[in-house]
Amino acid sequence: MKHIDIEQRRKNVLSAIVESYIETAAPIGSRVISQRFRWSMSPATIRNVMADLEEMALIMHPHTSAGRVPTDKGYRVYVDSLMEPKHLTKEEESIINKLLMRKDEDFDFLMQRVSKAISMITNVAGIVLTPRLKRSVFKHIEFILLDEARVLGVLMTGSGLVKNAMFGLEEDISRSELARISEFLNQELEGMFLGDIKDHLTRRLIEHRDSFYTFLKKAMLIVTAPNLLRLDDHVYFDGATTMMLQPEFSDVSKVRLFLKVFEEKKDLMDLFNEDMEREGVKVHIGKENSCKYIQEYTVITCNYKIKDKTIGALGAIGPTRLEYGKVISAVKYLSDMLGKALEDIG
Amino acid sequence: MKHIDIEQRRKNVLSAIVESYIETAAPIGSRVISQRFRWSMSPATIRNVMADLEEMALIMHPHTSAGRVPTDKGYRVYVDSLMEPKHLTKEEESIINKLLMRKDEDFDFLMQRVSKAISMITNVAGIVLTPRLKRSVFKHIEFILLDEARVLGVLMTGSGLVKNAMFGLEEDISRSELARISEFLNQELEGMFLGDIKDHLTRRLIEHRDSFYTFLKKAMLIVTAPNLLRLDDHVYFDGATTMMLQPEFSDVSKVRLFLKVFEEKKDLMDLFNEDMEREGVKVHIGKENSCKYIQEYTVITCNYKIKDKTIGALGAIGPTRLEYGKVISAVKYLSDMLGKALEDIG
DNA sequence: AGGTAGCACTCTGAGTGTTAGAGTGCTAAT
DNA sequence: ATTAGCACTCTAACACTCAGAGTGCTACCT
Repeated sequence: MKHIDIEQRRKNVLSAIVESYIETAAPIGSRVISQRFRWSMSPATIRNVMADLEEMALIMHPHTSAGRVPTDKGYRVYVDSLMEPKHLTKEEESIINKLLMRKDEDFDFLMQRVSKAISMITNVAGIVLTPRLKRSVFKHIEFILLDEARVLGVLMTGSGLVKNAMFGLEEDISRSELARISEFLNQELEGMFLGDIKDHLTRRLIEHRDSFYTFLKKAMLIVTAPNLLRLDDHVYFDGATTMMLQPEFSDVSKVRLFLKVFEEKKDLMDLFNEDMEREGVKVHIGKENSCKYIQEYTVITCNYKIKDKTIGALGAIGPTRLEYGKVISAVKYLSDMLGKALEDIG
Repeated sequence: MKHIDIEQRRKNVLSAIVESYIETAAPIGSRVISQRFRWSMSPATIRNVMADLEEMALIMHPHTSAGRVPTDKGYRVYVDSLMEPKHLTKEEESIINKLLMRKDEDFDFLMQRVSKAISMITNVAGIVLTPRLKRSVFKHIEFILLDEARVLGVLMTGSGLVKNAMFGLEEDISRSELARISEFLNQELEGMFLGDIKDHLTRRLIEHRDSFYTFLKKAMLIVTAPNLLRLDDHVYFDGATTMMLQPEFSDVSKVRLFLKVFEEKKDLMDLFNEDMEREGVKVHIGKENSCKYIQEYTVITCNYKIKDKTIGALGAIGPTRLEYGKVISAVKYLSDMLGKALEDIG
């Protein structure tokens, strides 16, 4: 005792409160914390420290005679400067590896398995956004003439995503002309970002005022008319049931509200898309979220990359009372692995 | 009064009980029913009839002083012989038509919109199974050579479903050979059920022992190796949130149990697949379901067809206390419309 | 002066008792 | 055959009590 750094003690106590609360989901009293420190500080001392922490708005009282609960701000401090990352166990890593390393299946399945992996490891809901089309690299395009005026377009990106769209044409077109167009596009657009294609072709169109113009025009019409280039991000999602076992969902209205988040995926997608701009793991705790449906939850996101280029994001969502160390590690590891898996496909 | 057919009266009372209960979700007392019949029978009379119905296990008592609630058997009698179908309103039909008649979008979206339509009209969860691949008709196949040994296969069915799969090849293959193979397959398999393709090719293989054999063998290898022909039915699902507003979900454990049904989609898919064999709308009430998770719910399914051939199924699931007339009409109407929409695509 | 024991105080949640009301089943009267 | 009347049962809501958990404060200790 005597003259222990008071700042340090506050940190220790806050950590203890956060961790206990994450574990037990019940308000923490001074006795419990004192015991946690093997009675090196008496409950009364702890109470003094707690009063300070409450002053600082890091913890709060549900009511007079209850223990303390971390506030969002308390979690924030914990995450930013107190917590130490909790590495995944060998078994957990091998579960993930096993799930991701089956190359024979298609893209859709891969995404599903990743979201399942997140929820299995963390016990909260896992979320994976498909790679954003805009940021995907053009790999191959092909047009298949079904009958006189119906064409099936197939577009493949560098990340292995295959997108197809059917569309009708104003005027008939011959099989050979279609073939010439796709051959041209495949050469012309090689390695380009999908988001840049339209502009690129427009520019080319201006350059050429000769006989090539008609051909180019037709090619452009075909590649832009169908919604091949439309970005329709898809959200993969798993683990709602497991998460519902958490005590925070003992109230039905909470459950309903939470389900709404997933029915209206937009807010969540916006959040993920914003986060994609920044590197690494991002943590949004409770009220820090702008979308009010999510303000009782924490969202953890991470971008994933192919060849150092961010193309998508994945993450987890759960009650603010979640195992930050573990979820952060899991999300980080899985975004690395997903990137690698997609590189292999491409 | 005097000498009204007692059978008929029982039916009337049962109908009234079922309909009242569906409306209010609360046990129905004799007063309420008496009132419903404009006091043409006194509560006491109703009580006698009720006692009979209870004897027959068509209704039950939660406890001595509560009103009556229909049993599964009661619902069954109601659905089979008492209920009159409730037609969709013009507005409802036009909502559906609007949702389905946008041809420009892809298959995936169509399925999503149908499941959304079901849940919107009925207020219970809507479910749509993709057309079963086995029963789909071969329309077109195309192989795209990505690099030395990687090929992207694209298969299109008569119902507009496009399936793609990437796969590697043992030995290198030239672009022209690949083209010859797809050309051959497109001629050979035109209009055939996907489920029959493998057998058909095997039979052909036996016929030809000449130079054609090697080519055929290669074609077969290519078309069967990737999982283009693998049937992986997908379930589209919508409306969980809306349904959770029903009072039967005021208990959290009910919610959790129900969510489990959708996480483990298999049981539900089995049910739908079985039902697909039979024509028209099928109703499974409560304990009639073999899967115990569903035994507090009613599942209503209907097959949908292209050119008189059943290719898939859709339906709804909700508490046994659901608006049978309306849901049955909606499911029927939507299966007709989905069939038509798919025909248009094909 | 920081740490701690002691104590009065507060608030919750579980348990109990009471009561109004809804609904039944039976019986006797019509 | 129907129904009015009545005794009976069960629930859901409310009030009340009380033990226990936890606090904040103060006085005492080192």
